Amino acid sequence: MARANDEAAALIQELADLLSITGGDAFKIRAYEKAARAIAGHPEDISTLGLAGLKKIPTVGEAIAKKLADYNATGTIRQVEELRAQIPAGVRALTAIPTLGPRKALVLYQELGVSSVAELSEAVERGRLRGLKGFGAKSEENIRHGIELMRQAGERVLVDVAAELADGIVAALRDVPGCRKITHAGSLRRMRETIGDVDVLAASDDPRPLMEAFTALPLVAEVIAGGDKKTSVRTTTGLQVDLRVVPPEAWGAALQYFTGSQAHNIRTREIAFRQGLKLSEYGLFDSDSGELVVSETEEEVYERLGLPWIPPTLREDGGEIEAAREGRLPRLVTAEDIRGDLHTHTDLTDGTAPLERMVAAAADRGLEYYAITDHAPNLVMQRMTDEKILAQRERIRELQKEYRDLTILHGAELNIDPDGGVDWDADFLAGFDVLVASVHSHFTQDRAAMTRRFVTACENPHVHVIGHPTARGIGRRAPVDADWDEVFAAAARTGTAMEIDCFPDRLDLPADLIRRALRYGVKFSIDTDAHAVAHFRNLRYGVGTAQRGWLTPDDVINTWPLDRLREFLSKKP
DNA sequence: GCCGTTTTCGGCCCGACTGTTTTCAGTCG
Repeated sequence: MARANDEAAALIQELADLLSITGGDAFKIRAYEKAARAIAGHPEDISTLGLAGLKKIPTVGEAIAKKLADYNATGTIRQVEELRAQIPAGVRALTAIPTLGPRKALVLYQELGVSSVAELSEAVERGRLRGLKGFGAKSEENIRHGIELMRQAGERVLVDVAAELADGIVAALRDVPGCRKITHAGSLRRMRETIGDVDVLAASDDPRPLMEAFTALPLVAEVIAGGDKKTSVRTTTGLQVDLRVVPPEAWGAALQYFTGSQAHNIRTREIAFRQGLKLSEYGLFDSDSGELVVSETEEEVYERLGLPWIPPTLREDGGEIEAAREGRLPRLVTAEDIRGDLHTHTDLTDGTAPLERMVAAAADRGLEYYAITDHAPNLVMQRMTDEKILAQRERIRELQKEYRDLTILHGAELNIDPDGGVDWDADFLAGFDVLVASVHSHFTQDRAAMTRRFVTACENPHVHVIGHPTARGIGRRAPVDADWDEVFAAAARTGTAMEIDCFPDRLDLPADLIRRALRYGVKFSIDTDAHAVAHFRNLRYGVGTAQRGWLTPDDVINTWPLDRLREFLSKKP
């Protein structure tokens, strides 16, 4: 289901990871990592490419092209299989724990025989790490905390993993005979940031062909339960997928029911009950006579309950029922409203595609404006210089001549230092069209210091957007600690937008903080933070998060026409 | 393993931070 590019990139990345555990040449490892990113971000489907085409992917040379050809032919890469035989998969999984890298993972495996996160957890609790060279009390605590962080994400997957799986299943079953309608429901339809299991709903008078086609899909590892109304499977990646088939006339009620949330459904059923009605996945019924009232569309169900249709992203019993009753549901921002992207990278820093390709892809997306915001010099590893960024500005001005409907903005992603300062002096900063400022270091400052840091950044007249504000990595790194009320007040006061970073493992700001910021009158920017052309498709997750934060197009500066945006950018005190 | 206006070899992502050391290895962005 996943794109061949993603699967192949994952294999090359795995090759890099396994080599770093076995102690391979660091430059070779880095070459694999670079190539993995380039492959994932490559616009062409690699399964359609021959050796020559594969070598045209930047950072892919003779050797990696051959490995990709190997993947195209066999679905795997021989060298990866060989290394897997040496290093259990669980050892590689250990490196997902913060502060645990490949070297320490290898020590744990060789000295203690630890080859899974569960085994490591047990070893920690039994004090088996004590005395192990390189592991002290602090390491033990870090590992314990890191495992806890992973457990919080639990067995859930990031929204993009679930979305791509669901899209693939829907596409594979859509044309099965008798299938009238099919879509995903559940927490994925509500665009939760992580998904526990995938719900797919189909309408058909004859469920059998659908169920048979479903269990025959190549991604199915195990059929947990198989019936006429519901079939549950576990995929090869361990995720549970439920397919429910309902009669076409019950579509609306079923979609409403299986979309949830449970809390939202409890509220809607209560409303039905008070009106002498009964709401179930089969329809809205008269309590006394048992007669069907409505069931065909969600709109009818809500309407009969005296409510307008409520967008799935609001269905959390977070005030949407009251808002619906009082006619103050927001007109939520959609992907179609987005006119521009204010945070993107090129291969001048850590992006994988050159400026020209990113801009061309932005034009293909139909964007009206597009900002290039490569990393600034204080993120030392990116090796940015004044000369390089000014040369980029020249190239952008040249390139602009080739585009009539797309305005290319020149920006940068600044680093907010521990005191709230940023790269470059005011004169230099004034030369940019738009500036995003982000926290990339010193994540563990205490709340007071972190709050001051953000407030100072907001007060900088050249900073327009605070990038991925909490700096969290879902299941990977805790958000920074700040007094967000104070930060949002400062953002509103200074006309600084808060970013909603679309990366599925960031989704930052998170929805709850978006809603909190909204109360202060903060404006937002929904940015892909694209490091490759393929990252543009993450927009849907950022938009979903913005919807969960109740945002309208007016709240989001990159839905605005360019002149209004420019006014916002220039009006900082 | 990749790459090239420094081109077929010799560079390549550098520096800070953390924790465990007692002079540094591992991790991270």
